[in-house]
Amino acid sequence: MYFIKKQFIYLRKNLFGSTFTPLNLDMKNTKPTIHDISKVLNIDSSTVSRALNNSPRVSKKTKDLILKKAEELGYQKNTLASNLRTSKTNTIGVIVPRISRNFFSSVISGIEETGYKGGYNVVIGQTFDNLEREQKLVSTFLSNRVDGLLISISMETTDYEHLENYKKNGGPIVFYDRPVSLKDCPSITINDFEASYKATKHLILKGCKNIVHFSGVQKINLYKNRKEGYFSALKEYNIPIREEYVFEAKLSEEDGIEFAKRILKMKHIDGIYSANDTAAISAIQYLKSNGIKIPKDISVVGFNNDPISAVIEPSLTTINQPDFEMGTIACSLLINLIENKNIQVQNLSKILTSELIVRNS
Amino acid sequence: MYFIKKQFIYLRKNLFGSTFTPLNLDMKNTKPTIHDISKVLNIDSSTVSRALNNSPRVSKKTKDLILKKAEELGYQKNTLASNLRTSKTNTIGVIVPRISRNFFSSVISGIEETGYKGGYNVVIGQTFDNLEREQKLVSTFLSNRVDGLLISISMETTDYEHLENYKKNGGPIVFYDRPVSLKDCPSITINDFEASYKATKHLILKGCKNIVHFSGVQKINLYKNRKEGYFSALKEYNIPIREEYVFEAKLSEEDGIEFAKRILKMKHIDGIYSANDTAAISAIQYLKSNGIKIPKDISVVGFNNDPISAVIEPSLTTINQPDFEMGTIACSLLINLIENKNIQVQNLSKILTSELIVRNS
DNA sequence: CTGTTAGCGCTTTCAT
DNA sequence: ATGAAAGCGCTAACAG
Repeated sequence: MYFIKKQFIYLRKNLFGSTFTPLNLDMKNTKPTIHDISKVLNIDSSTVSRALNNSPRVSKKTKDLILKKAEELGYQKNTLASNLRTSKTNTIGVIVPRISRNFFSSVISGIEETGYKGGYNVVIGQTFDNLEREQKLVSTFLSNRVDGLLISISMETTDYEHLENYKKNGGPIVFYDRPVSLKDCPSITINDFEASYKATKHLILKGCKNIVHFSGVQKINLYKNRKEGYFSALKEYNIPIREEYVFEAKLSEEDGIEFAKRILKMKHIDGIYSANDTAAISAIQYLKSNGIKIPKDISVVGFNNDPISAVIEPSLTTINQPDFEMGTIACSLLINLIENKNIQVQNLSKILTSELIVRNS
Repeated sequence: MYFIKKQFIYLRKNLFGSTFTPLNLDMKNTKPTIHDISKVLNIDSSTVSRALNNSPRVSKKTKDLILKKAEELGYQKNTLASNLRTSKTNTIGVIVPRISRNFFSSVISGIEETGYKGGYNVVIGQTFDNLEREQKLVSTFLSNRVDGLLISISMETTDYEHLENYKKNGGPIVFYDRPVSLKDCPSITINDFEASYKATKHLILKGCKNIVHFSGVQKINLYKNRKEGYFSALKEYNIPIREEYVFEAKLSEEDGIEFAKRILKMKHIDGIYSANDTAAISAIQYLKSNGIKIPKDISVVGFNNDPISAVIEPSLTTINQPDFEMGTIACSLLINLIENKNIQVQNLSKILTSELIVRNS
């Protein structure tokens, strides 16, 4: 019988002394373990483990004793071992095209904030919009057993096999900014209409009546939706829509200077809502170069909280932070999936700001 | 005798059937392990392990067999278990004030490139220049057993206990950009003098003879050193130093516009070397707003490869990338320390560009 | 409330 | 070239 044989051999080995040598002979690298604490205090290691995890099932007295000794020995939990045992890493993997783009670093900040609150570590990988790097990252995250994945896919990605594989063997996935229809994986994107509506409304409530809108090429949905949000707010407050107030930039930078000149001619303008950062920056820069202080004359609201705007013109305020919030929401969504709370997308409205859209497929 | 007793209990338990229930009862989450491969092929798991690690001590035939089966079962190594066993994670921890600052994201790219080449994963943590977050991160990295640390300390950090603790129980540390004198921990910083010298020389070799230098407050060493690098290049090429060519900005942005106006008056200027990005940006913006095309008249060289510069004025070129390179060098330094190759700082010149300085303390 | 035992999945001796 | 066994450090089920 297999077990008997095995055990007898085991027994003999131990009786006559093992001939095996331990893996780590060098003593220098020896970090204290729960067993060291256990030995010193003559308390079983399982109790030590419980104490260190603040289990209610160990007396206050021994808990204090153990904690004190742990501190004294400079004990630091070996997360690796713990993770292996529980098959949970409390880590979220984030895949991002590039961290240097402000939009993404804001999303990451949002993710980190929510992640840490929920007891998760956040690890980040950049794809530089390269499919191969993305596949490599997903594979690394899988074999490192991150509990879930937040991903904005690379521009090269058209095939989702690596993600389906992660979904099957790894854990839940939430897409952000660049939506993908993968079974049971929510996608979260910016609601351009709503965010625009809010920004415009903000200016209206500040008392602006003649609001110019910096837009872009209308073939791009993003600009179209933002324009409609702007219109919608105007309508709500019975402010007449004037098409000549919508400035459509093609070459954002050069057109920005043109925008500035136009504004200077339109004496009655009292507000700008920009949905085109590049154009806005060069317009404002032009105005400043010509000694025109914007805050005095015009209220400016931008779409993103891009620091370039802040560097160039502090008066350019942003009333919403859909990027940061996208991070927090994507992350809490993922945590819910990881912890099997099984939130239905319909029920998400509680944690959702209207500037964002969540879709499940 | 302890062992005997222990073993007999073990034996009995197994003879009469264990009453223990396995940890993971749910079958859904069952990823294939080496034991699964082992069982299917009737080859011992140790051999499977060897094969998967491409050990020379297993025959080509069985290796192929095992690799094929692994592929077939969709086997993915459990890095956690492997790391626990070998007590090596092949991971480098990077601590950075904030990833959104272009300088740091460039450094990170450099680190990642070198890290991946050397077989290391790179995990990043942001401190937002907050000491508490830094301590938390170091502690997380320690308990996650990253093999080494690359860190640009937070502005609040004056006490290094957490780092000394990591050094003692974790692994080597390399500081970048913000140097710290910690025993055996190299610091790598930009050599402002050399980088400036090179930038200026670049303009001289392009044929410029009247080069203006955008600088900042001379009390700050960074600007002083950069100015001296500029002087040094001029001297080498016997170009007279003219103090009136050094523009010192206090309020970088406003002074930038002033700079632009000064340049317009100095008709003979044919080059600008800027060591002050903010001033340069607003100067160039002013010139552009007034319809002056810079490339035609003046060669411009900047210190950093900041994308803001690129957005605003493509003709503003950067001849060196000390930031990216700082990442690659810091990382290769760290890997050498991790792998105990024990490089002496003196020998580093081979991998060092002159724009960087490595110090050991 | 505490101790005993097993085992997470892998690597690495040692023995054959 | 392969197999047997041990063990990395932790947690958890079970028994008292």
